[in-house]
Formats: sequence, structure tokens, C-alpha cells
Amino acid sequence: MAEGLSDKQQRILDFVGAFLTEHDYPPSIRDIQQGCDISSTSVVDYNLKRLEERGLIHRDREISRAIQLPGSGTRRRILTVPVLGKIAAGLPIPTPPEVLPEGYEEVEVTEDQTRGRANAFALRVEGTSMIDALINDGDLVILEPTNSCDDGDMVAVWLKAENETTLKKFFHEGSRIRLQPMNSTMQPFYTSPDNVEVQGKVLSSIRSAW
Amino acid sequence: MAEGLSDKQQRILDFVGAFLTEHDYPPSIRDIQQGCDISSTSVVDYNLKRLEERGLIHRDREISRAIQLPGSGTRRRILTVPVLGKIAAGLPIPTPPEVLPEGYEEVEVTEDQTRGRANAFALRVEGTSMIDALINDGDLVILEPTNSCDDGDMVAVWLKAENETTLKKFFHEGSRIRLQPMNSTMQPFYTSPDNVEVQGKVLSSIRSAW
DNA sequence: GTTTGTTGCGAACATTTGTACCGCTGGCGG
DNA sequence: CCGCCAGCGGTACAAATGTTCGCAACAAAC
Repeated sequence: MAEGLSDKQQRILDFVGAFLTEHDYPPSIRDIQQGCDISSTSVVDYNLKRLEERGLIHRDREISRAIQLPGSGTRRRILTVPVLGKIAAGLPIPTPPEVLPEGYEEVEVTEDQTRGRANAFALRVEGTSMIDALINDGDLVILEPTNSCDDGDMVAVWLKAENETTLKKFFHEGSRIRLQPMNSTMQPFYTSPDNVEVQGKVLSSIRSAW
Repeated sequence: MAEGLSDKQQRILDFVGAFLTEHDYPPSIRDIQQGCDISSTSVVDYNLKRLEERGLIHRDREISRAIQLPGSGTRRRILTVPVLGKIAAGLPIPTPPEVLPEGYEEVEVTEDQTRGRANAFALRVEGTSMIDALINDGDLVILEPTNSCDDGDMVAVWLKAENETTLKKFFHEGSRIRLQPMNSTMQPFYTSPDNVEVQGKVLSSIRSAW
């Protein structure tokens, strides 16, 4: 019995979350009843009590729509960063986000993911060419615009000669540059400083496609 | 006249915001009445209508506590999901989050990352044993607790015989189960249904270490 | 002064909504 | 078979709550 939630309870929980997202206030018991195809308000009430016993929700008695999802309640600042383009073979990116393109896509991220940087932007990865960097087709990378970086930073670099942009770990090594893929089984790539142009430093990535 | 708000309207606006922060649901008209020392509910209603005309709030008629604040559309909630443990070789995880462990870690994620699921939890990946699934040491995976899954789902499965938990893509294949790593160059793993126990379905992952 | 529009007040009304009560059912241990 | 009980259905009630209407005070416009 202390096992998983019943199907009904799971549906209720999901519905409350969805309702909260769509409207900006919690659902009433009858909203839940209809939304989850439950025949009676008492059943909803019963299951809500069970959910509250487990601490999965919190309710204020006698008050309408007083359902709170603990953990989801804390309203922290959420950042909306623009998706400035795609990163794949070729295609140098207009690093400084001076002007935002028309109708650009946006992603919502937490502050953790931008590491506090104010002017972060995102790029969508196209193709599997960066699978060696643990980044797959459709993923998003969050970057901080910069032209320089320290050794060991994960950066988006434009390789002029190869005319391609990739994500690699960056190392000064004597008079040349070592670009190290993330996967330790992959071989590093060496080139001259003239050939690389740092476009941005990767702050985090979002895996969005499986 | 489109200038400043009346003192009363400003107070109402402030109060709604404060109320929303403290509780996690909007105030009722009578809550506002008391909180702002207004003598009648009709006055509150009157001023709310004015505020709505200016687009400073949004209301759904006939619905209690249906007051939405500015930026209602963009204001999304941040979810805080518990990090229930580590996933690595061995260590079956107590899938259902019945009781949260003492002092468990938490991560903040956007609703995108939980795909709307209310009781998602996170696991920290330890070691590089899942590098083949594009998941590295220190990364976090967000899961939805479940005991069953569909073909193609990315799931955390406990392999009884091997006594280890891993992340794989799940496929029924005749009388056996095929567990497919993400990286297409890796070989699938076959086992019997008796040997696998689905612990949770992966919703997304967070790359936190480079 | 009269009119008009805004704002405030109070009360009454109709819904919405949380909760309680009663009964039914199906599994389960004795 | 019997009792127990979690879970579900249906209903009713009362509290919570949004809405409406009439009236008054006040200021600006006429």
C-alpha cells in the first residue's frame, strides 16, 4: 500500500500541475473531477487527502482552490534565453547577440543553467556530429558570449580552415591549440591559434531529444 | 488619467503579489478586502475591473481566486525536484518516493524538463559507465516514477541478476527484453522480463559537470 | 445650480466550492 | 461464510466567493 500511487492519484497530480500551468491558479475540486473523469467530488477529496498524507500536495482547509504543489511553489526567477541559431558543420554564428533575429525561439532555464550570466544565449545542435561531446541531435547548449577562454573551458569554436563550428574543450598547448572532445576515447584535435575563433563558452546543455 | 494608479489600486496590486508569494494561490476578493482595509467587496471588484482594463491583471469570470498577475503568460513556475540518490553500477533505487530521505539534495528545473509530471525526481549519475547513453559522471537525470513503460522509452532499469541499475532504451522483443544504449555504435543488451524491474522513466537530463 | 462621471459603501443574491454523510462494492484474512 | 476496510458514488449542506443593484459623496464639466 505504501507502494506507488494509484492510477487515479497519479492522474490527479498530473492534472493539478497541468492546470496550474495553463491557468495561473489551482483547480477546484470539481475542476479535478471533470478533468480526471472522476464521478464524484468526494472521491477527489478522498484522494487529495491521501496525497496530502504523503506530502505530495498541501491544502488549506475551507479555502477554495487552496492546493499547493510543494517544491513547485517557490517562485524563483526564471530566465528566458534566445535560441540564436543552430550549431553544426559550417555556419559561423554571429556571436554577439546585438540584434535578435525575427521570431527567434526561446527557452526557459533556471539560474543554475546560466551560472548567473546575464546575457547567455542558446544554440540548437543539429546532426550527430557532436555525439563525441555528449551532445546529440536536437539538444540545446547554453552559452555565454566571449572571445577568450581559459584552458579546460568547454567552448564553441569556429575553425576557419575547416569552416565549421564545434563544441570542444579548449587547451593552450605551447604554440598550438588542443581541442579535446568530451568523450575520453576520442582523439584530440590540434590546430594553430590563428585558425580558431572562440564564439562562446558553454555554461550547460539541455538534452531535449532522445 | 492613464497616469498613476489610485492609492487603493496600487495597494491591491501589491497585496495580490504578496499574497501570491506567501500562499501559492491567488487571493479571493474578500482576502483583498481585509488585506487592504477596504470596506466592501464591491469596491474591490470595482478596482479590479479598472486594473484589468489596464491589463495589469487578468481575471476569469465566475471563478474564485481567478486573478492572474502581470506577466501571467510568461511567468512560469520553477519546480524543485528531490535528488533521491545515485545511479551507477549496483544500488537499486527505492523507486517510489514514499519517504524523502533526510537532507536530500534538490534541483531546480523548468516545467519543460519534467514534462508536466508532478512527482518527478532526480538521480545523480556516478561514474562514466553510462557514457554510452550520452550521460556522464555528475550529470543529473530527471525521472518520472513508474513500473511499466512503452517500447522506446528511456528508462532506469534494475537488472536483478547483474545487480545493477542503468539507463537504457526499452524494447519488448518477443519473449525477451532488448535494452538499447543511446549511442548507435554500442551493442544492445538482451535479457528476460524476469530480470528487469523498471524504476522510472527518464524525462530529461541535466549536464552539470564538464 | 445642474449634470455627469468617478469612487466608495452596504447589502443581497446566485454560484462556486469544500466537506460531511450514507451506502455500495470487492478483495482479504480469519 | 463473515467481517473489515480501502476505495468509490451520489447527494446534500454550508461556507466561501464573485456579481449586482441601489445609494451617497465628491469633483469636474456645463
